[in-house]
Amino acid sequence: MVTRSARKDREPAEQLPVARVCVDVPLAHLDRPFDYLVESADDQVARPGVRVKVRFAGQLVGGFLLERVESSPHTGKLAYLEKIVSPEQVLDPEVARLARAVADRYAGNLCDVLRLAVPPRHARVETQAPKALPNAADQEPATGEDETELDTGPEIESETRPEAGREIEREAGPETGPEAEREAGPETGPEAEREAGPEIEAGTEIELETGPETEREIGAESGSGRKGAVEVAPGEGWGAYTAGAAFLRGLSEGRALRAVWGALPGEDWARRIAEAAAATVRAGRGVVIVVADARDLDRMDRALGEALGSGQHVALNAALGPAERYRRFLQASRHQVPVVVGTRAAMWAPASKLGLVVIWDDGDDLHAEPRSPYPHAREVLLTRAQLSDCAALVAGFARTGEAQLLLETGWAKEISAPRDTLRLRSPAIAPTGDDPQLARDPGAATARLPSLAWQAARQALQHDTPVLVQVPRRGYLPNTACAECRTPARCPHCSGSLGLAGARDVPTCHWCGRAAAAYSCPNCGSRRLRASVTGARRTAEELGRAFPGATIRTSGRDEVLDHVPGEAAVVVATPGAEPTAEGGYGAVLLLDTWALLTRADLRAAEETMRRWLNAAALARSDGRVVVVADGGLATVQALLRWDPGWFAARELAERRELGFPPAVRMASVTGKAEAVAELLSAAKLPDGAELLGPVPADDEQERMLVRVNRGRAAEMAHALHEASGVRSARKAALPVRIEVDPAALF
DNA sequence: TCAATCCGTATC
DNA sequence: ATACGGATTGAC
Repeated sequence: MVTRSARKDREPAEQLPVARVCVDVPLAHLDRPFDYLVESADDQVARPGVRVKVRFAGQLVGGFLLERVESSPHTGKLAYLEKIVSPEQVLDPEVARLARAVADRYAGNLCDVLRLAVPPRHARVETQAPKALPNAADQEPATGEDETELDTGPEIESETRPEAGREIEREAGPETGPEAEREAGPETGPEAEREAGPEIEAGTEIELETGPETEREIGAESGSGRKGAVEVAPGEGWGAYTAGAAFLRGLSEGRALRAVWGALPGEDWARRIAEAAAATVRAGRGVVIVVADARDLDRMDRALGEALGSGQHVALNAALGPAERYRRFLQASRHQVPVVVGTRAAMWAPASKLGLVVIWDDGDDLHAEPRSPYPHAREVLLTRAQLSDCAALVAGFARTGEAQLLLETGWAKEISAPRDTLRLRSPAIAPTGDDPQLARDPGAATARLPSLAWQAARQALQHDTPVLVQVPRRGYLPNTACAECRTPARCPHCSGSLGLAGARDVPTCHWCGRAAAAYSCPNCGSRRLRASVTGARRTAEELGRAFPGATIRTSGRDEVLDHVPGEAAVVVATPGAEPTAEGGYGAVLLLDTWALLTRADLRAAEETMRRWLNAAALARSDGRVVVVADGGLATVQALLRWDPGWFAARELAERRELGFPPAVRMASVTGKAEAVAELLSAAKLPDGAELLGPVPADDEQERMLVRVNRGRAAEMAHALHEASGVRSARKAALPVRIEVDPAALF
């Protein structure tokens, strides 16, 4: 114990003797930096971003050194930093700013967010891993032969109209978004949030033309042979999309373009994203890509290897052990690679001169972090793009309400394919019509497979192509819908969904608890309701029996297949576990759709659409997709036309009407009744905040929802955080869980 | 009048 | 958790 035994002899550093530290204490009232003195011996290592140990209220706690300053406003005596854990600057200043903004948005603590953002240290790895080259980050990225060949085919005059690049900058550049101010002080509380991240005033919605108009806005093909310019062949790759080539060009010029990309069916999306990454790297900037699961990550990882060559990217996988995880994190942190790809946690990856953030399939619920303060990868990445003034790409086959909002407010621009391209690339998609439960085919071995589906599958098998059968998993919440027209039953008062506790019960709102005795369907006027839980258990094997002699494969929770060969086989998969097929599926069958469409979830329709599109996208362009549902339903219509944009606009409009996110901001407060009441009474909620509930939750707890318009979102989060600060300062024993943008609303 | 003790609150 | 300050108590 030689180190600090000579306590009396400690002298503060000459320059910037004060260190501002975020202590690892998850109490809301302590969510601010604390100042410590830096001992002169530590002067060189006590740099921003290092892990430290400090004495805090008598205890030794961990923390991050946020910054070095000349003096402290603290009137009392400052303690010294007890220890610099390591000189490794694991908390990048850009990430620190982001973390603060995210903590504010989600009414959470900075230290909680930092626990998500910075992986646990692994001392051995730190010393073993190669040290950073002084300028590894700034090296000129490789160009030429080992880059993806974007310029395929002969020189053809681009089809995108040659409008000035200036136009793009004005329209899509960050300076004209609803948040014109780029300097969003991350610690300035409520005001900051409206600027950081795509917080958009409800009143500022701008109608934008889609389709050809967008082309003029982002679409700009200069045609110049400028150095670093990206050439994209028309009709291929990004060239198949209106504004696609221009987006890529913008990235290669280092511009902060923001786009929502709807991928064509059959698209090699990972390759497209890898090309976008390569273009950004060419501009000398870094890239962060987030995908939902390990399968998508593998695919993205391979695509990046092909597009960038070796040593240009690192994959951060949740499944990695602590050592490997930290090793790869350090590669990013030390700026040894310009591109980072990974699942959720990769959204925090440090990058040198961040140029682009990408999220693939942002509707996947795996993008929602389950640990406090429950941030969503899309929101984190968009906030990051906003704060760091870099490009953003929100991508998927489907489009979420949130992505639609980005387009409607003008924060981002649309990248999608023109209708004729879509027609060429789409499989034939057809509904079986009417109630799936009743659609039975005498020729099929199981009575549950409608004939159209069965025929499409048979045909595909005869052509020696695989068939994908998507079957949702069971276990959705009991809920009600109109017995006549199947419109989900909603509470007339607050638009929560109506549930039936028992068969003879009066339908009761899942949100506000009000009974809706006089309920009648707003669509058809019927007063009869039916429970919409699915009773039928249908295993994959059972379904496979419809095709005697065919090879049956399953892919689901227990065992997920990555890829199947391009030969006759029936592949039964649950949503999200669909393997890709060599050359694409000859037929894709979407079954048990009733269960999906009537789920007691605000996002039921959106989620259904997403699952269908993700499965249908795996079909060959000359293949067939059969959805076992009524073709009159809007969700089905959107699928048939492959129009996720239309669907998302419709969804968003409906949510505006009902007062649902993302048209409004909601937060849930869950805990014992008295604790919830205590917190809410302490919260100085903004004007116009609505309280919904209480509704019972698990474990004798209850849940309240707070609803405000988007312009008040930051104030609401601030108020809730402050209120939990009052409680934590009082050592309130009963825990309360605050969730902004709760994953499930009821 | 002063020390011992209790309680609430801040934690640098 | 622990440390500290202010209030309270009780003995001289």
